[in-house]
Amino acid sequence: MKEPKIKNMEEFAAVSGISRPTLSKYFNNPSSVRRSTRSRIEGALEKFDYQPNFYAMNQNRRLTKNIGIVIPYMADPFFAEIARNVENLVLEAGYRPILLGSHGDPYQEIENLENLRVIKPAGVLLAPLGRVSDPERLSAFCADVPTVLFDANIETVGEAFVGSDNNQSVGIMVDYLCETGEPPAFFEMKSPSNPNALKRRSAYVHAMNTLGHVPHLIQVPGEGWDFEEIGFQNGTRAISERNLPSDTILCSNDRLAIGFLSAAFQLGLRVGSGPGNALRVAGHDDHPFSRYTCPTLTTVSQNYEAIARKSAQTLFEMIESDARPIRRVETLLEGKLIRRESA
Amino acid sequence: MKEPKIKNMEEFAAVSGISRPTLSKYFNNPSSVRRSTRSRIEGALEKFDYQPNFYAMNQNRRLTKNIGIVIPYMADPFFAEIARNVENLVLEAGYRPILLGSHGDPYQEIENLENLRVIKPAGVLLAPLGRVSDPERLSAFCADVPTVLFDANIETVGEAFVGSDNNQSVGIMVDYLCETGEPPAFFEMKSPSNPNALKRRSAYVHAMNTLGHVPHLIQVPGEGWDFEEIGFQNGTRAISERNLPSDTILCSNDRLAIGFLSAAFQLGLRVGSGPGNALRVAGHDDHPFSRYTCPTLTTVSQNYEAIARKSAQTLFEMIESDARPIRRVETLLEGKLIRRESA
DNA sequence: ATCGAAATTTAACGCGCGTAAACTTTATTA
DNA sequence: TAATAAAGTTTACGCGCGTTAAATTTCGAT
Repeated sequence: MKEPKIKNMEEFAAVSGISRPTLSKYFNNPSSVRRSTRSRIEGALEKFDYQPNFYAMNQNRRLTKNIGIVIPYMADPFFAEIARNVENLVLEAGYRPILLGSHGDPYQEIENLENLRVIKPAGVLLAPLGRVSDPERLSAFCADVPTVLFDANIETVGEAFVGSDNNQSVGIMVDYLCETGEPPAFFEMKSPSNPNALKRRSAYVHAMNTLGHVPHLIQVPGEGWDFEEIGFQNGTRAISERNLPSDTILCSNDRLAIGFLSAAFQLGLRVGSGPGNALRVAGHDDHPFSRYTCPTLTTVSQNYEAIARKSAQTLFEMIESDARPIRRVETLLEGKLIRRESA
Repeated sequence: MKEPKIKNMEEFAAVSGISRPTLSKYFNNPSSVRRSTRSRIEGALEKFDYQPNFYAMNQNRRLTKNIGIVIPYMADPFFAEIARNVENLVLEAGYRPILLGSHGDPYQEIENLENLRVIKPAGVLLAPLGRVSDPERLSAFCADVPTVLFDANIETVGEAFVGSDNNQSVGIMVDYLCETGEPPAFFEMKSPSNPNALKRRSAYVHAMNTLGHVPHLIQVPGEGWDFEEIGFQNGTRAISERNLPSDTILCSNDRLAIGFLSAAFQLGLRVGSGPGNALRVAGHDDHPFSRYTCPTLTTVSQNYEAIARKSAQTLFEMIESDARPIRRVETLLEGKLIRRESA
């Protein structure tokens, strides 16, 4: 359909009858030219097969249209989902998303940022690994490139943070569990790599104290991102040693809960909220798989979509105003209780 | 530590005492210069902070060092895992991976390829959506860019294909199930989007016939990539209507099986291989979550690592020899039976 | 019809690096 | 040690587009 292939902007200027600088302006920002010329250009674009050379285009631009998205773990459907949301928003806003996963490795995280640096991105949306991240090198990067953190907060890094309000989300879960049964014990990793885990721990303690209950932390060993396995191994141990301080277990996240549920099942424990059940188990995050666990997992959903939207929007504003915020802003979004069968 | 920031290759040539064309050669391929000069350059690189401009570098190169990786669904841990393997291999080979997910959408798939085209990649590793893919547009892309398909085969697309041998993998599973209990019925989507599903269907039929059993296909409706939900909904229906033709169900993939297991659990059916179980369920793929289902899922593992390695290697050979293979080569890798508790 | 602001055109330079050709230096072999 | 190949240096041009400044056109409002 589109007959002739045009090799550069000069040539496209010739066939379209528009001067090259105007074309350059158009490709940089279509709405920066007069409506009539815009439609002439777009008419020509229909007839002729031309795309500006990506490399030549970005070479002299002070700011590219690229936006880096870095997430800690691509194989975790939770992050994959949130990344998908962010990606779409970036595209819609006319930028070019570049998605990078850190595979749970702080070295890879820095590597990702260094790789982004060479493509001179307009900005970066970063969900950091957390405790294991190298805050100095992260900060060094953020000094050069406008960066918005999401999901996991590192106070000293980036111009803004968007995440969920663990105090609120853990709070409603503790409230719910206490209302409907025994006060929960909190099942978590002893030294979690994710800062949210620490927030959730203290949110749990606080909520329990508020309700006049004694908090019980079940802190299990384990490093890395294989949460299901950690939940499974330590769940198996805790259950078979019969040293659970409560019949209600609130797990620090859904992936731990998935492992814990698997352990309970294998040990023949009935999990659920009704009578005849030995245990109640709840999670946190509304992981895509949490609706298919046995029993289905009661959890609290993070608002993926809102987190994605708010963080993208914050970054766009920074880029378009070409100004960093005076002080670092943190936005915390509320979670929603998802009642299922496990608690 | 690295004191002065060098702004271009000219300047780096000055401070390093190496001529610019030689530097250019080095950055294009470090082993193309003499060992002694290479170490001089790398010595200077330690002292001075210089990276070639990504855009200027690629502008005039006939072939960039970029390799596109396109997978159908980023939020599926199976693909995320295989993508991670491929990514690492691409990096190790000195190329720059660019990972793109198609979100189950054929339009997005084409979009991804078009986006890759503008960055002039040296090659592309493509796991296509399958039946819903647009084969003509895919082929059009492959005509311009060396492309190796993996996971899902479309016979008319790409120079090579690497995937798993569904005949073999389904075969060993059917053999195993028949040896240890009732011959299985095959649970699958009626019109699956993935070509592997069709291969598995016929592999099942063939294996059953070979063993002298009557094959039973349970073909359920449903479109898209929400396999767990489809498995759950239709599993619930099939079980509660009591029209399962066998007490052994072989699911076309693990994600369907995960949904099916969830349905069985909710309906109070005991699943497993031992006595006292009403049902046996098996899957296919060794999905990362299949070890945490209730009960754990008996399945057949695809050799992620081998598929990644073989497809990457095939592409590298094409790129480095600058030649397309005479005829399309297909490599099928064997799966391994993973015995767990569900069957 | 007139005027001024806004948009476009013309002309020209620069970006950082790829690449080619001719020449010079270094390493290898006899 | 001389001959020869291999590697590096000099010089110079080109890639495709960003960008600027001055000249010109277009457009809406008077």
